[in-house]
Amino acid sequence: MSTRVRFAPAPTGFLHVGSARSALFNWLFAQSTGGEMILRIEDTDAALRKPEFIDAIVKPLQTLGITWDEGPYYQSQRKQFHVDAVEQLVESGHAYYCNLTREDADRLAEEAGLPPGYHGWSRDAGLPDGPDCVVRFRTPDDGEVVIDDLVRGTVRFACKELEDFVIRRSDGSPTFLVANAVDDADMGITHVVRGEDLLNTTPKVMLLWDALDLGDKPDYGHLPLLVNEQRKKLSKRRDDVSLMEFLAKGYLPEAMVNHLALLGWGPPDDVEIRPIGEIIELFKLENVNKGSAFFDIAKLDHINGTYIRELPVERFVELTEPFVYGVDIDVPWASEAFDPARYERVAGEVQQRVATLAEAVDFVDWLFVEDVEYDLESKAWNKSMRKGKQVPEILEMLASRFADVEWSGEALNDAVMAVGNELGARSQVPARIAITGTNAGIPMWDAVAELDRDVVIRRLENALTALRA
RNA sequence: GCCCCCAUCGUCCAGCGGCCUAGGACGCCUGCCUUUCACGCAGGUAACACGGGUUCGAAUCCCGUUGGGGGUGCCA
Repeated sequence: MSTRVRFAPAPTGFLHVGSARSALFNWLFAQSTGGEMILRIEDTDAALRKPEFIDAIVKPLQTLGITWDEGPYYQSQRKQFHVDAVEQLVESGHAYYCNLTREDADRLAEEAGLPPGYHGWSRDAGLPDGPDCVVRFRTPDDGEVVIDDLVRGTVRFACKELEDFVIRRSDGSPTFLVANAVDDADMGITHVVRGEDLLNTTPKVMLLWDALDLGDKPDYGHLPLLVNEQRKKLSKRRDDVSLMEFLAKGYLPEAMVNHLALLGWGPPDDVEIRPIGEIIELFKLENVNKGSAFFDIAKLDHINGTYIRELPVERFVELTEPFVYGVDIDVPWASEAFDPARYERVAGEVQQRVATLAEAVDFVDWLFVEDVEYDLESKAWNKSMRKGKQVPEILEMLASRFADVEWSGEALNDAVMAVGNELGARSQVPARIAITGTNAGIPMWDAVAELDRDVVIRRLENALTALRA
C-alpha cells in the first residue's frame, strides 16, 4: 500500500521552524517511501481564516523545496462534512448537547470537590440544541485507547481520563478533532506524522474515528519537540522561530533543511552535511528518536557556512545582493558609494568567511564608507592597538610612507612588511585595524589600493589619534 | 493536581545485550598553516541521571526514584 501523509498546520501568521520540521519529516517520509503528501490548512477556528496567513505557510515551504502532491485543502471549506459528522454522532448517541460554559464546568467541579475539568454534567440531561449549546463527545467510561506510535512505541490512555470533549462550538463550528478524523479518513491518510504536543489529542481522534465508523485508522508517529536553551517548546513569544526570518538573515534554504533534518534524526553513517537526495534515501521514520532537540544556532551557522562556501562565487554574489544593496536591511554606507565591481572582486574571499549571507556586509563595509569607526572597548583594539608593540610608530611610519608609495596592492603590502621588519614588530594587524576597523577580514591590500590614497592615510592618522586620546 | 512523553559529552546525532578503554559532528581549548581573520590539518576537553533487578555479561531489557518536557481550551 502506498503511503499518504499530510502536513496540516494551523495558519497562525507565519511558518514556525517547528512546523517546518514537521513538514520536512512528513515530506522525507513520503519521498523515501514513494508516497504522497498533501497540504491541509487547519482553519476551523474563524480567527485563523485570513488569506495572508496561507501565503505565510505556502511560500516558506516552497522556498525550502518541500513539495506536496495535493492541496492546499482548507478545513473550513469542508465544514459541512464535519457538521454532518457531529450530527451523526449526536444521533447515534455518541455525543450530546451541553449548555454549560467553561466557567460553569469549573465551578461545578470545584463545588463537587472534583479535579478541574468537565465531568459529564450534561451527559444524560437530554438537552435540546440551542444557541449557547456545544456538542460534547461521550467518552467511554472504561477501557483504553492504545496507540502503536511509530516513533514512541505503544502508548496507552485510559478512557476514564478523557473528559467529554467539545466537538462543536456554540457557534456551530466543529472543532479540529472532528475535522481531523473526517478529513484524514476522506483523504486516505495512511500515516500521521506530527509533533509530540499533539500526542494527547490522538486518543480523542481515534475514539471519534471508531464512533464515526471511518474504517482503518492511519498509523501515528509523534516527533520530538524542538526546544530552546531552557528546554521549553520553541515559542513565538520567547524565541526566534520564524522560518522566513532565518532566511531573511541569510540562512540558505538547503542549509536550513539539512539542519532541521538532523534534529531528531541522524544518518547511519554519521555524515551530517549532505544533499537532500541522500537524506531522503537514508531517512527512516523508525529511526527518529524520542527526546526533544535543541534548535542550536551555532550548529546551524556551521552548516550554513559550509553550504555557502560550496556555492559558485557568482551565485554567492547574486545571493548577497539583497544584503549589500541594502534591500530590507540597513547598510552602513551611502547607497551611491557602493561599487558592485569592487564587491565582486572581493566576494570570493568574503564567501570563505561568512556563516550567513547577511555577514557579507560586515566584511566589506570599510570599502564603501568614508571613515571607519574604532571600537575602543573591543578586545582587538585593546590587544593589538593599545597593548601592541610599537603601534604608534607603525602607524606613523605607514602614514608617511603611504604618501608616496606606489599605489598598488603589492607595493602597499611590501611597505607594511618593511615597516614591521624595521621595527621588529607585527605591522599587519595595526594597519588592518586602522584601515578596516577590525582585526578580522579578507586579504586586504589589493582592495586597499582601490581606495583613495588620502582616505587611507587619514584612517591611519585617525587610528593614531584614537590611540593617543 | 491529574494524564502522557522523555532521559548517552554543554549541544545534535551513533550505539538496539558482548565489537564500548562509549563513536561522529557543533562548540570550546592547543598546535600547524599564516605578519589578519577564516578555511584546512593534527591533537585535546567532555556523557551513559540515580537506585534496584534480569543476565555469564547492560549505555542497551524490567521496576522504582529523581530530573526535564508536553497536555489538561468552545486553539490546533
